This record gives sequence, structure tokens and C-alpha cells, in this order.
Amino acid sequence: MPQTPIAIVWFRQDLRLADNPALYAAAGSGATILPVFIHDDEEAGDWGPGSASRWWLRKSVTALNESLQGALRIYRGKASEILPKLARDVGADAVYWNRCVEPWRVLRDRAIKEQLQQAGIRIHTSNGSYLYDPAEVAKPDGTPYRVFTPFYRRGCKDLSPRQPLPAPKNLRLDNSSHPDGHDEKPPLPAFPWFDEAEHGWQPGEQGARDVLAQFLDTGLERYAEARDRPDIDGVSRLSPHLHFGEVSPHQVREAVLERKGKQQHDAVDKFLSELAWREFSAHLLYHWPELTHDNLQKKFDRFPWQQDENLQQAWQQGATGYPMVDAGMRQLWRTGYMHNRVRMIAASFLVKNLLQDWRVGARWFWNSLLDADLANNSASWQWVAGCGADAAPYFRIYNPVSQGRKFDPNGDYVRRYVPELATLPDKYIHCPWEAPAHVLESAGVKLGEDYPKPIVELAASRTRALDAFSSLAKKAG
DNA sequence: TTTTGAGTTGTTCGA
DNA sequence: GTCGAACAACTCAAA
Repeated sequence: MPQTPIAIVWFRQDLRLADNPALYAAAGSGATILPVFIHDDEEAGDWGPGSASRWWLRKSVTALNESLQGALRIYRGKASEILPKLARDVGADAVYWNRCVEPWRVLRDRAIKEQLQQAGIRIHTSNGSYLYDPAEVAKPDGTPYRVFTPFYRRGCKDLSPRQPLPAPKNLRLDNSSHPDGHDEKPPLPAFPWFDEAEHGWQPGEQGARDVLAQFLDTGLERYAEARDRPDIDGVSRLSPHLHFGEVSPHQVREAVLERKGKQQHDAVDKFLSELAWREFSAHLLYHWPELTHDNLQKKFDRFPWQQDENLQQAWQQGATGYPMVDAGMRQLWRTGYMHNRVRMIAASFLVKNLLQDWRVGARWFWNSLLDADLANNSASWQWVAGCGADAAPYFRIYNPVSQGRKFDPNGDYVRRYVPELATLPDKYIHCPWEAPAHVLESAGVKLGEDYPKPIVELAASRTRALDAFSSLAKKAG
């Protein structure tokens, strides 16, 4: 038997040492720490990490292992088998982890907890990943919120997030050899074609710290106006770091609040409310696990989705003939990332103008986004489709041309990702089909050859979407 | 229980 | 070019 008790710390979406409540508690117990990560694709079912996420995850786990001086045991397989066996084999006294909201994890973790407890092992779980514990926020009558504003203004008001915890000092790590673990074989690289140098991401806790520092220095002050502009880098770019828990929302919140001077007041509030949307998505997924696949509003079960694989493929490939949509979809394919404003435009186009089921889009994003997050992705797609928690006005249908003119006024963003249109004048950069023949010719663009003609007509497809929505309103449908 | 006010992100039309 | 109004009906939150 070991001289000191052994505590397993099970890392999941909290790949950091600082402000990690599970790690902090385990270290504080005086036990020898045995850190573990498990690639559990089997129990994840349909929602294991997508292709792009795998690239990130692999790097981030490696970075975490380095911070832990190589002590991280990395396994591949069913956590419900690996963890109890490991706990038995090493004679663990306790197992620590931070809770997640993905339905498959909630179910799995509950079963593992019971199993371990029956074996006499102490389980210690924490809320490591959200400012407001999704299970704790509730209306006065005890039921969960379905609308953002009251959730944020009321539900979260009296719950004050914790101060970030320091990284534990003098971690007593288990250094014994462990031939059974340490499956270092990385998952297949997901996006073999994408150029790592191009996007400049650095997965891991240090990378997250750098991105946050950069945002505080140069991004925050203009965040309120710039966040909607894909042509200038006005967003925080924290999303993948937050998703994998390389930085906690508590750390981000605290850092941002420190900057809440007079000038940055609005920007800070705006940014914190964006962080709160992440909280709201987690709240929704926690309370409505069917969010990933069922319309939250049941009447949408009879929405007349079309199923057209040609249209879906054109959308996926960035070949719809609408530059703003195509630029976004190509940015996604090339870099594993898409600017938030463009996500809404591209998503709205698929769901409203093409009448394709939101689940088709959600699946594509899940697979292609480095920051794919089940709560954010599911909640946001339902929001765009109008079947989500809050009743979006039925008439909110984005026009990719007006959105382009408004948020990419010089066409810089389009030109970056749709280079075949690069020499087109600003006036036509968002609507090449309206350009006179001689303009197209001098820009060297043959519509239908170099760049597609629009696959649907905007006004007609908008009317069609409005009709589809009003068909839902009819009683007894 | 009933009632009232409100609901992230938009577009179009006509004055 | 700018600006305000219209665009369904519904659900949720809270009084």
C-alpha cells in the first residue's frame, strides 16, 4: 500500500492547472495525484470530438502532459471500464473531476460515480467550467429558464462566481511507471490539409493565456463595435480555449473586470454578456438534453424541411454564389474557424434560404469547428432556425448581401477567402451577379465558371421561408 | 389564476 | 439617402 493516499484527477474539458477546482481540491487533500485523460469516443456516441476538434484536443492534451511533467496517463476506450479498473489497480482513495453538461457525459459520469462509490472510493466533483452552475440557476418556482435576458439579469444575479484559484503549488505527482496507460498514439490528424501556420492557434494553457492577454491589450476596448466585423479581427478568439478548458470563464471574467474603467465600461459589459450566452447554452443543454437533436419548440416537428444534397454540398463547399456565405464556409473548411457574425449569416442561409434542416448544419459545424461545443452549437443552431428556446421573430432572415455590406464594407473578408473575386470592385463584391458584363470581364470573372451563379434567388427564397414559418402557426397542423 | 409586457444579433417598404 | 413602421402569433417570466 502507498504511504500517502492516492487521488485520481480525471481531466476532461478542463485542460489546465490554474483555476481547476478538481485539481486544486485533490492537491489540497495532501494525496499523491494521479492525473488521467481518457479518449472516450465509444461512450460519446454521435458526439465524440469532430475532425477539427481532434486536432486541437491532441495538442492540448500533450501540452497538459508537459505541464504535469509527463505524469498524465492517457487512455483510449470506455471511461466506465478504464477508470474503475485503474482506481482498483492503484488503490485510489478518491477520484476528482470537474462536471460537464454533455448529456452522454452526464449519464456516463453518474454511472461511474455510483460504481466507484460502491467500491468505497470517494468521489469529489466540482463546477469548473461555468460561472453559474447550470443546475443551480432556476426561476423562483424552481424550473429552468428558457429566455436569455431573465436568465442573465435575474437567475444569475445573486450567484457570484468564485475568484479564480491558483495553480496548486508543489503538486505531488505519481511518477510510478504505468505501462498500462500512456497510449500516446494520437488520433488521426483531422484536417491534414490545413496549414497550422495560417491560423496561428496555440492549443494549451499557455496559448490560452497569450490569447487572453492579447485580447485585453488590443481587443477589448473596441470589442463592442468590432466584434461584428469579420474583416477586422474584433473578437476575442477565446472560444476553443474556453471549450477545452485551457482557461476558465472565471479567469476571463476576472481579467476583463479589472479593465472596467470608464472607457471600457460598455465593452466589458458587452463581452461579459457574450460569456453569459455560453452559460445560457450550457443551462439549456443541461436541462434539455434533447437539445442536440430535437426541436425545442415541438411545432417545428412539422416544419417542411427540404432534403437536397446538392444544395447542402454547395453550402459546405462555399459554392452558393453568395460571397459572404461562401467566404465563411471556406474560412471554416480551411482554418477550422468562422467569425461569429458570419456563422449566423451562413447558418441562416442554409436553414431559411435553402430550407435545409438545422441538424445538417449543426453536424457540419460540429465536425469542422476547432471550437465545436455541444451546448453552444446545439443552442445556436436552434436559435438560428427559430425552433430554439426563445421565440425569434419569424421574419428574422438574414440577407447575405446587406449583411456583407454592413459588416464587411470593403469586401476585405470576402476577398481573403474568395480570391477569385478579389479584383471585383467594392460595389459588386457582395453581389457579383449584378455586375455589368464589362466589369466582370475586366475583373477576370466568368460567373458560372470561375465563381458560381447564385443557387437560389434571395427574394423568392425569403418568401418561401416566410410561408413555411406561417404554416406552423396554423392551429391543429 | 390571470394578465401584462417582453423577447441578441433583421429586412423591406414607403414616406 | 434616411427613417420609422410593419412584419404572426406565441411563449415565457413575473407581477
